[in-house]
Amino acid sequence: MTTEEKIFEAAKIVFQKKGFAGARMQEIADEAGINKAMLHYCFKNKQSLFEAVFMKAFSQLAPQVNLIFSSNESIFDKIRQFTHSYITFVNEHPFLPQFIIQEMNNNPEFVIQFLNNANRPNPSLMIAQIEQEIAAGIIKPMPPKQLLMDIFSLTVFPFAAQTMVKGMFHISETEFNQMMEERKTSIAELIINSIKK
Amino acid sequence: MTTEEKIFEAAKIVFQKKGFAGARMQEIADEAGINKAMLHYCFKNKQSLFEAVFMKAFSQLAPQVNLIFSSNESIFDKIRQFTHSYITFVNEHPFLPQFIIQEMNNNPEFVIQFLNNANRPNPSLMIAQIEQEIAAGIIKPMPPKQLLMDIFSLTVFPFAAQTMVKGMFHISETEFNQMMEERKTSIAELIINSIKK
DNA sequence: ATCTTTGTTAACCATTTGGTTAAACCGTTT
DNA sequence: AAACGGTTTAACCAAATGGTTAACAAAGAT
Repeated sequence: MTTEEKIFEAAKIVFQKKGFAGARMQEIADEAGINKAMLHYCFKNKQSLFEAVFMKAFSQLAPQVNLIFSSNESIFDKIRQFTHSYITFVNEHPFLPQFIIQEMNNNPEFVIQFLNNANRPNPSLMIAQIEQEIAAGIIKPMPPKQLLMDIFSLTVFPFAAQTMVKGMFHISETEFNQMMEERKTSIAELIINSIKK
Repeated sequence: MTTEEKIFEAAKIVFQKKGFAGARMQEIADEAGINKAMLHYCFKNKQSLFEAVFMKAFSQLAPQVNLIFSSNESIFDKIRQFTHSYITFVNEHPFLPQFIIQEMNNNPEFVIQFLNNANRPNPSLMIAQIEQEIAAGIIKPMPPKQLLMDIFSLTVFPFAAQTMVKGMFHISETEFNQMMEERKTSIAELIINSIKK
């Protein structure tokens, strides 16, 4: 692993745990096992190191969403695939959702940047399809954005609010993972049941 | 409004926007229109000012949850009431959920503190009731925690991920509020439909 | 009137933190 | 082996930031 990679991985860990404002360059250096000056040798400054980490994180997550939203399946299958593959992916990157949501809330200017990103999550195709299937009488009439919001909420929230959820329900890491495993299918069935005619 | 109240309100605004690490004492002082030294005169330090704000926020939100979870209604009515009153409440405090979730993720030690809080959100009664109603054949068998997770997800997520949601769907503040208005009832019906036999 | 308490401020201080510099290290080229 | 280029470090710096101090004002209390 090159030094640059070591820094990047360390930055990922620290930024995801502490957020941009809470992260310390020294801590990242320690985590990477190198001198602080190396950070500035490899990446211009804190901001650009952060942007690298954030954009990488985002561009890992966004295609996951788009791949499925843009596929040719029926709505039902899209929903099944999305919940399943999203939860599978996030299980291996458990801090991504909360990290992205947090930093977007903290500096909303970022939202503009990511909206210009080529592979941003683009719900418009999916929205069009929902409208079609409603018109075709396959699913019940409902605002497409609400349906998408439901899907995202059920899938993403448990990860975004992980710490609180675990605390409130008194569940361990393992139990949490088990619950998420169940949700891979249960969410899709919940949604599908509610929209199919 | 006393100076202490002015500081508190200012701190609420700044902490909720920037988080603990991102908030600056000077900014809070400016927002309150007083000298920075007053902050330390009225509150010991940043940490204790933050704790005051956080605990107040939390103890506003938690009873909202408990009030309904501990009432004597049927599960169906509880769900209807919860989604409705939670969204109504959060509409007037739109930053509370993301603030609480963020700070809990950033310093999980807080979770322990809030778990010892008297009026913490306590789902155990609700879980017991769900189990009863399943046994009585009123609702379909399902893990009670999953049901609660579904309710929370659908209700809280749109607020927690506000900035991203607005950006992704290209919706304005007004449109967002309108969607949340719809969700006051649509979420409950979605859930109820999926669990009633 | 004056003493005391409480509220408020400007100026100051110590530490932390992001960032820089100049020198050392080390493999490659000549 | 000497010169060179990229890599790495220890030491340093300036700005930001949380927190303190000492003086001052205002309002009661004696």
